[in-house]
Amino acid sequence: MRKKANPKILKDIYNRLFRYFGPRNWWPGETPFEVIVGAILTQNTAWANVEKAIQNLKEEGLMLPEKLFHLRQERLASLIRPAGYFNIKSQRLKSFLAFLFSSYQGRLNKMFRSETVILREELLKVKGIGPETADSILLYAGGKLTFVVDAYTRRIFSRYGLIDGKASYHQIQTIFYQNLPHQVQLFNEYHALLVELGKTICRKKPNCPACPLKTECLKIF
DNA sequence: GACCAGGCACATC
DNA sequence: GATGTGCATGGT
Repeated sequence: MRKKANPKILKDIYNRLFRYFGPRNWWPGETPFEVIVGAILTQNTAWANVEKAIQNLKEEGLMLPEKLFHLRQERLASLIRPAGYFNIKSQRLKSFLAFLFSSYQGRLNKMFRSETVILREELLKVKGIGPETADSILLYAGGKLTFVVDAYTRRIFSRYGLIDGKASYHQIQTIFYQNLPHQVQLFNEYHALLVELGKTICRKKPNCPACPLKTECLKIF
């Protein structure tokens, strides 16, 4: 059973978050490729740990598709060690690179020229890229129109009673598509703001005193 | 020392 | 389709 979301509520939440936190200027990353690497490394991992891994790659001058494509996986794994799951994530980076080089000659410009829906399907076929990572790549590295749903989004909106806690990724995404203007910049900022809110107050279990519906959040909402 | 973090694939029922 | 498990580091 899906609850009906009110378009004004979604936009209102956005406005409040924006007023409180200001523009987030997402994604943190100097190049589209760095954004993609970050999107894979941050899977179920605190960003602070990802930063160390990214720093390691940059210091070695390896933050380029061509470089990582030719780097041995064992070496890659040891460099991204601080980000956790380093064996799995080095495989995932490698599988993305294999896709990038086999389908687009290693060129992100070329990849992002693909139509969004098609490219999303292609990315989802890459082992290690699921819906959130695919959407992060599309939106933040490619500037494509797509909404990123993550653990924070689910937590925050289910506490608001706007979604069922068990709603699927696609169901949650649909609510945003149906109730917000389809603007890349809005989708970009909205997700970033939700992460900011989540980091601030949503660490705790549901129904904790810091829940957005109770005391702590009232400073924001 | 326990618990958690901006997921995903895979096994099993 | 739903649920459980492995993957691993570093901060609180």
